[in-house]
Amino acid sequence: MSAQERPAELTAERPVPRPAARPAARPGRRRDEAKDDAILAATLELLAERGYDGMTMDAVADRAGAGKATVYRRWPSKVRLAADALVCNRSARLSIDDVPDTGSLRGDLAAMRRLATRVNNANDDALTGVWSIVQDDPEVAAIFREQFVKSKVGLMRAVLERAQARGEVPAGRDLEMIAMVGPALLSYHKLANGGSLEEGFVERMIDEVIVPLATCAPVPEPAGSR
Amino acid sequence: MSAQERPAELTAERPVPRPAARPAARPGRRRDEAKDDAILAATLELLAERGYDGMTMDAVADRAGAGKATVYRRWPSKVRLAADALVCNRSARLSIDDVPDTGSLRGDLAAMRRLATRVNNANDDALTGVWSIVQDDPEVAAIFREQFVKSKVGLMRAVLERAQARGEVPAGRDLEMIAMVGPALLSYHKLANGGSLEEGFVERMIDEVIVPLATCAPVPEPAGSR
Amino acid sequence: MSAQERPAELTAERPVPRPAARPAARPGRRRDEAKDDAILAATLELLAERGYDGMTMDAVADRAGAGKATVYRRWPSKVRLAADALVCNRSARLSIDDVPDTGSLRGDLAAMRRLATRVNNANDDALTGVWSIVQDDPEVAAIFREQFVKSKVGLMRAVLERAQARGEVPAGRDLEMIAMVGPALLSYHKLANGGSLEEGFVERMIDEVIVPLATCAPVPEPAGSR
Amino acid sequence: MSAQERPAELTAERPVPRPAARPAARPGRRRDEAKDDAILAATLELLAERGYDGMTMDAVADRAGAGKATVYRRWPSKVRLAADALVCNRSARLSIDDVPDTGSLRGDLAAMRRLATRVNNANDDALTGVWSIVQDDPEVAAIFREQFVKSKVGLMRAVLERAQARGEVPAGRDLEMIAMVGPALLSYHKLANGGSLEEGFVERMIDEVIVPLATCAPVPEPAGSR
DNA sequence: CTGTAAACGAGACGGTACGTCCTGTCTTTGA
DNA sequence: TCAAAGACAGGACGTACCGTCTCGTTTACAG
Repeated sequence: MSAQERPAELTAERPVPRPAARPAARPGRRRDEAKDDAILAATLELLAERGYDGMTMDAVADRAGAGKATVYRRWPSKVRLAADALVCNRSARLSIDDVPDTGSLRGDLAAMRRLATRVNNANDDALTGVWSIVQDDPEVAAIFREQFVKSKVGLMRAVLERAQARGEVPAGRDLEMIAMVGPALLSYHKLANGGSLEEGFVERMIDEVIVPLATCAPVPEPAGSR
Repeated sequence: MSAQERPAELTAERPVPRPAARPAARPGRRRDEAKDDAILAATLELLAERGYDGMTMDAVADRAGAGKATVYRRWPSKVRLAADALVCNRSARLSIDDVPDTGSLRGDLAAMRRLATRVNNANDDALTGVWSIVQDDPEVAAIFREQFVKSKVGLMRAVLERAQARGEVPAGRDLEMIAMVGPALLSYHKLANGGSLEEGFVERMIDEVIVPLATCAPVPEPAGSR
Repeated sequence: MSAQERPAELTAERPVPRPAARPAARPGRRRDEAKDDAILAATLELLAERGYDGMTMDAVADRAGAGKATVYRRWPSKVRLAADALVCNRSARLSIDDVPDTGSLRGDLAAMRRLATRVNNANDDALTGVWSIVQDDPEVAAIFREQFVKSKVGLMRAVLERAQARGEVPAGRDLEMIAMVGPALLSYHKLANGGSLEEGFVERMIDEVIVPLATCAPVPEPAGSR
Repeated sequence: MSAQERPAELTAERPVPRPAARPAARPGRRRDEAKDDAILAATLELLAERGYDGMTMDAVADRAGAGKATVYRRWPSKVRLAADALVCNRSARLSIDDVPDTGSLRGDLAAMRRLATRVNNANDDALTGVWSIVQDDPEVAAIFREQFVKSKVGLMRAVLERAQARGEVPAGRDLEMIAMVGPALLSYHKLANGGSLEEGFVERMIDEVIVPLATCAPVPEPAGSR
């Protein structure tokens, strides 16, 4: 029932968010699509102001100028609404085409870092606030993983592949693994730091970890390996 | 109010977990110390079965065969109880002395991995479920960081330093950063995988990321480097 | 607003139920008069099946094959609809001319009872269910009193007057009061009985109360009266 | 479950309202019996001020200084609460012993009328407001019939029996039926009058209906009866 | 025959009450 | 004095219904 009932954001890949809608006309009043946005906006605001627990469904409805029924007609539960609000809000997603080819891996990473900062910093933090709650719902959890993990890793991997094509990265490296290192370190650092990002951390990470790891020659396996 | 009221786990450094308690006799019934364990066990079970939201205080008390008041006499809130349950349960902590010196970084890491598996696998997973909630409480958050981040990174760093002393790791590497890579990748992988650890992932991580990163020669900085 | 909007039943005396309507033509689609009946029928059914609370406006519209707007275009509220449904349905009203002159009060009453049974039994019962709700609306309440109280008492009074003309009932009796006794007992009995009418109750009432009361000689007032 | 859970008023005959209660002691906080009264009082007030629909459960809890859970722990639904409030409030119930023996039926009735006015006038009116709603619940309906119908009829019957013993009322009269006439007329009159009682109505009823009916000689059955 | 106005079925809307559940506190009885 | 049991205030959740409004379609008069 739900895949069609709910707004499409959480259930489809973004590129085609609403699949051309109902081809045949249905009777009855149309849903006010503007309400979706109003509700999501209200949700996001309240999430930021008061946290997940303070984000009351009544408050959401109220601030969105909607009735609770309207909210529940579109999202089946508070968790799903919060999840959708966070996912949808990741306004732009970076793709490899957004990252300029600077001619070096190090340059590309620096460029990427600048783009990413502009795009989705605040959201990542808000996300942490609902992460554990969102995990209860397996479907939502999958979407979240897609949105917040795989997309980052994918972008990083594309950058690495470009560097490999350029000859910077030797063949035979486990790019999948290496692509995870950046995002992983970033989020682990935030974990260890109470959510804040230390000045200069990203640069240090790029210079001390990612670039060396990607560009150094493969170490020969020890003879009697394991 | 709390430092004395609550079991010591969350408020003191582990070495002296329960401060020998009151030696002199007080009037009245003694606290049943066994109840602490029953409550923590119940908490952990429910956390695993139903997640943080499903872990009701009533259910905890019920399963522990205790009254709610008993629970609240020992822990000041649900969050703290959940936090304590997770922290306390990390029965043993590894130190560098527990990791045998196999003569190679790769061997040490493999040994460490075997030890760690025995010790604290299940718990790390349960942790993910309460992470964000636990963050609300700054004191708890600090303990958690200590327990789940710094201790891992510290151990890893010690292993790296041993390898450096052995001559495997070149001087001048940012060991702090490199030590984070292992734990970060592990937890990020679990995040991306819904909590489960893919077969062979750790080995791949050791061979493709940590060992190369630690042992390869530093790459020369590009000429016009920032 | 309403007198013209709504079907005429509740606002006009029955004899001219729908005042020949607008002779001049207006543009636009005509109201489907058949829908009135469908809606009233649905209302009555649901009232009987589920009571006033269970009689949802959505359910009424649904069962009548109508939209809610259609219902609300014709009746301004749920109460009024329920009221109308009950009132309109009292298909025929008995008048003194319908009651054959059997030559005795007792015979006339028996005849009347047979007629009344045919006419409006089920409805009286449904009525009880909305009585108190209907009271909120003063206009509706007035109609209801007219329909369900005065009409019965009026008929009974006519029968009593015929008996008085016949010489059965002594002059000087308070016919107004006596005429109320029958209807009052009937409805009170239903109240006390959960809506059902005990077998033989009407006959007993006629023989033990109405006839004796109407025909006996007036009792002499006690000497030092009040 | 419910008979014991709820306060006893609606489920037991008043004389032994709470059946000696729990003989053995149970652990746990006792129910605050004062809350019962506070809640019932709040209910009654709100019922009077705003009617049944306006009597919100939240408002009741609020005014009673209680939580909604406390209300719902004691009454299973709004209807039951309203019902109980009305029934319990009939502070005193008249019995035949309260009606002085004036030596004549007419005098007894006048005395009874004075007593009844003092005791339960307002309540009868409030009752009308919930009657139809209360009817949905068969158990409550039965209690209401008991309280508001049978008790009145019973008292009236006792007065008639006393008059019969005195010789005022001939043997062989259908006292059950005659006892209903008074209450029936009264409530029917209120029905027809929008709830208000016309000045002098009761006296007229006593003199023109009840006394004549009870004291007149039985009319001979017509020969060829029906 | 075409335009326009109204009524139609469907169903979304704002609002609001209901009854359930959970947290953290308080009270009672027993050990 | 502490324990178990459980009642308490408060407040959020998700459901249901009322009366209104908006769609896109159908009907019927007007020109």
